Amino acid sequence: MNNHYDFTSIEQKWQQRWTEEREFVAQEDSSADKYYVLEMLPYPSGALHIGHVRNYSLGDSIARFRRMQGLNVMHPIGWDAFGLPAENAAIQRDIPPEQWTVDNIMTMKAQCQRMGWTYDWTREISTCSPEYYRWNQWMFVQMYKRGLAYLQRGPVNWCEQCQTVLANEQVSDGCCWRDGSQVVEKELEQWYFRITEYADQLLEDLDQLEGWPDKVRRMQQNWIGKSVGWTVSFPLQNSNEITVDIFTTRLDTIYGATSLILAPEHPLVETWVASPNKVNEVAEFVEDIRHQRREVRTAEDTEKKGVFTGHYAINPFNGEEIPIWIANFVLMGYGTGAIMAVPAHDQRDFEFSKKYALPIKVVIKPEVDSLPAEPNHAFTEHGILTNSETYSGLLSQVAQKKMGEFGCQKGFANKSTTYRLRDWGVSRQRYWGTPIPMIYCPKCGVVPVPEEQLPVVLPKVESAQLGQSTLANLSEFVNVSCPKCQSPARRETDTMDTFVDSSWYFYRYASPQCDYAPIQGDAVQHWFPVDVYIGGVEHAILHLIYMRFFTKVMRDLGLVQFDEPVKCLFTQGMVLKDGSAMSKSRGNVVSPDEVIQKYGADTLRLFVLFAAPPDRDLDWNDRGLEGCFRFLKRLWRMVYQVQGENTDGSMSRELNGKERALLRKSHQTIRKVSHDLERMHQNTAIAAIMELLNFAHEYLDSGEQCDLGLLKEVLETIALLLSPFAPHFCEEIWEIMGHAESLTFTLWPTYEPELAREEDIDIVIQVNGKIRSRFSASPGISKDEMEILAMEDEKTKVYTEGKSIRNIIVVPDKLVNIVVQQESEDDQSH
RNA sequence: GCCCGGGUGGCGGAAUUGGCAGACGCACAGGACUUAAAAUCCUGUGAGGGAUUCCCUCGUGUGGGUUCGAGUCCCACCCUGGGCACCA
Repeated sequence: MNNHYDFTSIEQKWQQRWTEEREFVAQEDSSADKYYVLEMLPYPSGALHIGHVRNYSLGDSIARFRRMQGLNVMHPIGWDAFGLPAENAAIQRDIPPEQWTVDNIMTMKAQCQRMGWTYDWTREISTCSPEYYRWNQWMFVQMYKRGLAYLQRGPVNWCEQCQTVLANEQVSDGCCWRDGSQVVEKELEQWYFRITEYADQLLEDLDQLEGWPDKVRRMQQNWIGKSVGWTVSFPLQNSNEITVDIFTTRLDTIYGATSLILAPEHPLVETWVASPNKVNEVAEFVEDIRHQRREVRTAEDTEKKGVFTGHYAINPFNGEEIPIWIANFVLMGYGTGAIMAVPAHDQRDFEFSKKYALPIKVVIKPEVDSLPAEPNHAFTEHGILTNSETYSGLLSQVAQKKMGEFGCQKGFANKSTTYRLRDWGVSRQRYWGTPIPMIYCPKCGVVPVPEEQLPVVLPKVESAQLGQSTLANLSEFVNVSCPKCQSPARRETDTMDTFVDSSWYFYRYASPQCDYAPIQGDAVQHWFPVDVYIGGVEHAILHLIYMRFFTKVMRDLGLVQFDEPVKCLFTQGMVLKDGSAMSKSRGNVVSPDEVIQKYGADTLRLFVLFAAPPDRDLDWNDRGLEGCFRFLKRLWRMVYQVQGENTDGSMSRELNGKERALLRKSHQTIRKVSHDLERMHQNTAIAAIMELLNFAHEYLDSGEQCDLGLLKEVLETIALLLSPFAPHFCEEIWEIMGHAESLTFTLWPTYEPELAREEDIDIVIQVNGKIRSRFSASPGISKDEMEILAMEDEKTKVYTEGKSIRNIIVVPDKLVNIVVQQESEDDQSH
């Protein structure tokens, strides 16, 4: 008998067996309900870190659980293989990025296998393979044809360190999301995806996502930033044709507008500055602001600055003539790039107008008159209109509606909606990405690469050739003939943002080999929606909004037949060590390989799932890891004590009280673990299994004659319940206990309510809500009987002696609360 | 400023619907086994107070409230993490 828990050989044995028997290869099989478990695909950065281990162990616990429940599970994985870090690493090591990436994939794939995750490796994809990125290009072309991909010159976020453009979603606090360096503004011609076209759908369909955390839905809602209002055209004075359009959500305040303010980039400003009789002061100001860094300019505490243009506009409601200014705090990128300033009712306008001595005109009064006016603040609430001609006396909401109708009728106002969301800039000035399949022809202009010529293969290069414009320097890549007119033309040399790759990869898993389309419709139809998608919350906006956008585009292209791809989203917390995220610079990185070597993959899996609720941050703790190891060893030893026993005894004979209690605990545990897995509470599921083992241990140690057959039955239950978390270990003990078939093909245990039911329950006796005593009774005892037993209790008598009983509350099977007159109340009654 | 989480022992964290606060694990203390150590096992472990087996009081960020009964519901506040933010 080998009773040493040799995790290394056990894990190798079962990994080999699982691979040989192809146990996790998913087939489209309609005889069972499908279940698609998806985790965010890893970036092949070098090696798996503990965060990956947590993410994928979580997903695997669900995949194994669902498989054992008899569902037809698909659990795929792939590699988000393109990207800047690989390119930089390759330059550093003087090897081609492809080699670096492929090597990393091999390393990380081996790590995945050592962890015992049940991936269907036949569906593995890598986004840097031409078979994959070909379809990025295909979709790009489709989007171009529909006007959803377009080329535009404009200000972009430029990261000096990465030497590339970043999307708005990739900039936070004015810094690059990858390296944290300052992002600067640059003027470049770039490809964009028209995600704003889908802003409303992206917002509205959030309601469908009931299985998503509210937090993520709110974040997306904020990011889209819809606001509904009106655009109002103010004609320029002395001009019948030219108008200044402004956007407002507070049309009811328009009688209080005392100036119009334009963004320095506003087209009208350009014409004024360009005109021969320009005002120098204005031109200088505009030039000044344009050179200011965007994050400085848009910071809330930046001083408001402006300049009067010398021009006036007419308020279409009252014909009033108001000055037109230019100011730094008005942004071209939002609304119409022009606002009406209502200093009495907008804090920013208030500050601006104070500074430049513009008039402040009150047009809204609080509904409750008594509110004291704050001298340094605008009144920004809704209220009752005043100084607003026929609208005076109306409530804000009512007035808005009437004024809107009037403006629409007269043709100077329109209902309008704006969004904070900007179009997605997808051009990257780097080598290691999907080539954008576009050709510039001097005669025909922009021409997409014909579909039959896709993929545009990324040329292989040595790292020495890498640099800012690698592709641009490869003349054999750049120089092509125009697909339309055959004259010499130039290929686009930017590549796509890698977030394009990850926006639809989960569709590809359904038909990874498909070579005539990005996806095979029936396969997608079979597997979708994704039943559960697990990943870090850091993608709440980036990836998870792009992915939804792509789904809607693919739907409109006729590729899929639904609006949303993911039914349930689960965002797991980060793994911390000593209170902060693990990072090389902090030197607090824990390597999964070292842990596997010391304790085995099962202990590691168990610990990352046990130490914290999956949705919260997990603080790494070596001692906690050891605790999980001890638990497995304890279980191992007990298995050896019962391995040869027969398990068919418990049902065929009368059990004594202790035996019934053990069986009961076991069925209660089945119930709890099943329920906890349904609701993603892996931590409490594992705790419950530990409790059952403790219970079994007590039974064994109780000194009396034990039914080892019954005990074995309980340990078999543990093997089943624990297998989603510690699969190799469980396979091994399952085999030791005499089972030939892999746990993968064994059904999840079901609990018998009859056996799980308590025989005797503790009923609590409270007096005035305080626990004073307790008694034991059978479940289902009548309320009357509970009351009688409670009143007969000795301690009850002590606390109720001489007091009048006002009420008795009986909660079936739980407690009796006797409410007596308080002493202080007695005093009062005298 | 607006919108969301979170605050429970020495630590990580439990507590299905308002019904025994502190499951499970760690740490710590004492004990058993051992020549010894490791490993393993047993006992104890929220705070305070009294008692030889037991009992009492307090206790889930703070202050109020609802309720027979509140970690859980309501109001106000404090701390903390995250998202958005000169967005018209």
